[in-house]
Amino acid sequence: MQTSNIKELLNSNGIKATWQRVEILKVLQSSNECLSASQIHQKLSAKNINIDLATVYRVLELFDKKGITQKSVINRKSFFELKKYEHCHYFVCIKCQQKTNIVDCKIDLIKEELRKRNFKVLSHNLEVYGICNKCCGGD
Amino acid sequence: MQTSNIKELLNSNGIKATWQRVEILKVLQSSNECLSASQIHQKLSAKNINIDLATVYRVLELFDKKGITQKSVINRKSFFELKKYEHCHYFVCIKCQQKTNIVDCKIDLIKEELRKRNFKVLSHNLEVYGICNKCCGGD
DNA sequence: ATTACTGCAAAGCATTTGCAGACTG
DNA sequence: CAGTCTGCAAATGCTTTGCAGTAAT
Repeated sequence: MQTSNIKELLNSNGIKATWQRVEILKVLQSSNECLSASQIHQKLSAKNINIDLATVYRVLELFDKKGITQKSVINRKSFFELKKYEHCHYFVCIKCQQKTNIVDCKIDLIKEELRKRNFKVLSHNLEVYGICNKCCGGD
Repeated sequence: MQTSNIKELLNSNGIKATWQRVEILKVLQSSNECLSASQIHQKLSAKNINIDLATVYRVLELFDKKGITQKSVINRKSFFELKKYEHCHYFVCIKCQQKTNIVDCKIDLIKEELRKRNFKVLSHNLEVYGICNKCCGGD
């Protein structure tokens, strides 16, 4: 995606398009997995783009609040990715650390249970740990 | 429960019964909710029992490894409680911070899905945030 | 005596914050 | 110009670790 389109995307979400935000969004768009703030910071550094880590955190928090990214907390660390149509969480392999999507986390069933008790669910986080199919076989 | 019984409980789990471990276990037994390391530390202090916070962390880690406690990570903090028969997680009210059990987290359905794909689930964590029944009504 | 356990202090790590200067409209 | 955003540095909060002294078998 072109920088100009990215700027429009930001503006349409009520976000002022500073070059830092544009670059961070580019990194998110070019990644097919969720990234932590420091991973994003590293990817930027690799492109010789220097943005302070604190700025990366602030921008990601903004993106999240505006709904253009979705955050997952895994092992106490935040990971961000562009918000997709499907809601998702991750299975994390304790051997190779690879993350695999869990699309259906059954939260609707839990929500329904809680709604009956008059609890209103606003957000949730699910982490599943184990051994992935690749690491299951050999090793 | 008497101290002697607590010692037996520890020994039967292969844990040497130091007085610090006995006291920490007493706190866990007398609580009807999950506690963080620092909450346990505070409760001990209130009884004029001084155990270093680092020791509390080490003991809780040991209890967890030996399976006498179960840990929940909520907002990046660890909370411990004695392991119960029912598996559980928490709904946390974002207004009053109160935690409420979610007994059935539907992990078996997720496990089944993953097993079909040859992933082995070893552990998981679920956090659900929202507004509890008390805070929903009035406020 | 050997091994395990604790207290103390310091370090670690992800994240947040205060502030002054830079940028943007 | 007024308000926002950024870089820098320092602080935060929870947790972990190194080490030397203590306790227990």
